[in-house]
Amino acid sequence: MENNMVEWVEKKLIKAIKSALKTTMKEQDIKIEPIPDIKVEVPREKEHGDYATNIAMVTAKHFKRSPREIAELLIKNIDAKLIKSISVDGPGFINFELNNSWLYDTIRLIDRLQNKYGEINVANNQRVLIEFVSANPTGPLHVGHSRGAVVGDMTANIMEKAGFDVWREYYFNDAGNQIDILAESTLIRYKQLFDIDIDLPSNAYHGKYLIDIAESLKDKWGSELLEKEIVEQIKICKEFAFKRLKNKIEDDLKYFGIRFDNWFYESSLHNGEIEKAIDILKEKRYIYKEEGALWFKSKKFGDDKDRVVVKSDGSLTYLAADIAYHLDKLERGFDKLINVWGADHHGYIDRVRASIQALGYPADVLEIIIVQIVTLLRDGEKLTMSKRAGEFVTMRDVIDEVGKDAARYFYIMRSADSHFDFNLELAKEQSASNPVYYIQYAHARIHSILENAGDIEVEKANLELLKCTEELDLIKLMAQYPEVIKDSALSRQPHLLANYAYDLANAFHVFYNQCKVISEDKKRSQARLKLVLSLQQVLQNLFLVLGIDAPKQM
RNA sequence: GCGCCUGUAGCUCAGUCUGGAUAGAGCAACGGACUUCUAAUCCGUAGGUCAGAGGUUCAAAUCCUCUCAGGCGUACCA
Repeated sequence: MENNMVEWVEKKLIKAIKSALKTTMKEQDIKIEPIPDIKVEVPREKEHGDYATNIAMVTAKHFKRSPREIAELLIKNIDAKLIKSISVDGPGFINFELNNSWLYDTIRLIDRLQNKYGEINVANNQRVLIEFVSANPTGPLHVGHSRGAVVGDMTANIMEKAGFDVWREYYFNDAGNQIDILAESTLIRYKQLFDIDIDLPSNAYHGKYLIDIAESLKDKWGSELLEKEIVEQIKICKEFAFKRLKNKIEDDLKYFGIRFDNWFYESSLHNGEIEKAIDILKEKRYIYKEEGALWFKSKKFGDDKDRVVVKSDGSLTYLAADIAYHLDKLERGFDKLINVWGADHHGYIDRVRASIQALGYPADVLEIIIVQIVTLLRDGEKLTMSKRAGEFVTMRDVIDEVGKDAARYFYIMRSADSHFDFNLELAKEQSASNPVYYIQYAHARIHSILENAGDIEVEKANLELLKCTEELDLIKLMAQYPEVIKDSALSRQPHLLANYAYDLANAFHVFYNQCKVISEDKKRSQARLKLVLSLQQVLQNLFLVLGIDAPKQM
């Protein structure tokens, strides 16, 4: 069953071109081996038709003739029902103009698939684990985590639509040194509430949120905690603070429209899993001892240098746990592991990939999406985002300030590769002209049209009446939706979908200004209403993937 | 030093993976369009050495090499 009209059309075109090429080769008594890949593309300029191919230019050398001559020979042999006209232009492009029937079929397709329109299968249900955010539970999520959160969430959404079997996971580092510092910091804050004179050490967490947590601790325990053994104090503080922060992180993500299938705890690896992973590496002779520490031979797999997994004092490095974690992921049977990391972790890629190879898996099962640093600007000044310094803007603050939809769109509209200045004033001031409102406004306008439509019978619509440029351009874009899902999913670039959403809304606004939907002309009203209904469906499908609301009025 | 990311209009960025025809949006500027299904919209004008230099190609913002500039990273930290 067809679910992607653009793909269908392109296949037909390519087939027609290929057969023309073969015929022409026979006529000219020339053999080209292998037959070059035939590509068709939508030309930038409208005058160049709906599609163009460069095949004449690519094969000119073999034919020993000018591209334009080849093109003229080829078009005599091209034949397909969907082609309305063919012409040769420029240095040797063959341009095609298509009949509109495939566009009307697109509307019928959307009508048939409804909320399934845009669901394709380019992945054969490959199982993918996407790990993202994974911030340390030592403080609330700050603005720097937001981008990775949205990128991860959107990538997961898009890959699901493209036919991947996606599993979303958050990894909590609840076993390392930082958690101990968190416990100590909490205890000091707690003691300070009893006027005990201690200062936070410089490496402690200085954020205000720990005072709040200490207050809660006091509400629960009173001064009782002070009576206990120090080991016990630390343990209680650790559990209490961790639980509070973990819940806070989960709440904030939920508030941002981001869900996870699993919250994975590093501590669960400390029951022998890490030793198991290291043992496997030992057996394969990728571990050696030097200066009292155990080293992993990551250099053998392309890393800059070997890495310590067990320190000379016997404690484990972060990498040791991470190796075990990735082994655990692989043993759960995923075909692909995708990690979304901040740019400050990119130096870590080689060693983790090395460990995956050392464990016997191909290097490319692991894919890392690096999101570049976000700089937060307030009053034109950069805000530092160190948790320990305690001065940072939380993710929650930003969402409350600019709104969930705007924040999500803002973080996704640019490629993850590009550096990103988040100017709070700008985001607030321009909220009315923020692209997300532009897109949502399209949906609200459609709703308004439908309210005014009364009892117009859409089912009798004659789609052939849709033939002005604005209508056809809009449908062409609607037809692109499954294709955009495909490109976006396969290239792991969610921002493509955000750009598409903008283009689609733009095409609608142009149409809206040019074409009155409900008019005296009853037949035309039916057809346009049908078009608008289809667009509403596409927008709703799209908004669901973007994670933004589809407002009925604004 | 080495590695990764970036450099495109006054500003913020698409386009680079997969090379195509006259390099596009938004914001800012200027000029138009509401007796109309929402003007949170639309139309027009102006704005460019695609950081620079070589190379590959019929064709380069896009691929290769070098240079310059900014960011990030280069732990027995997490």
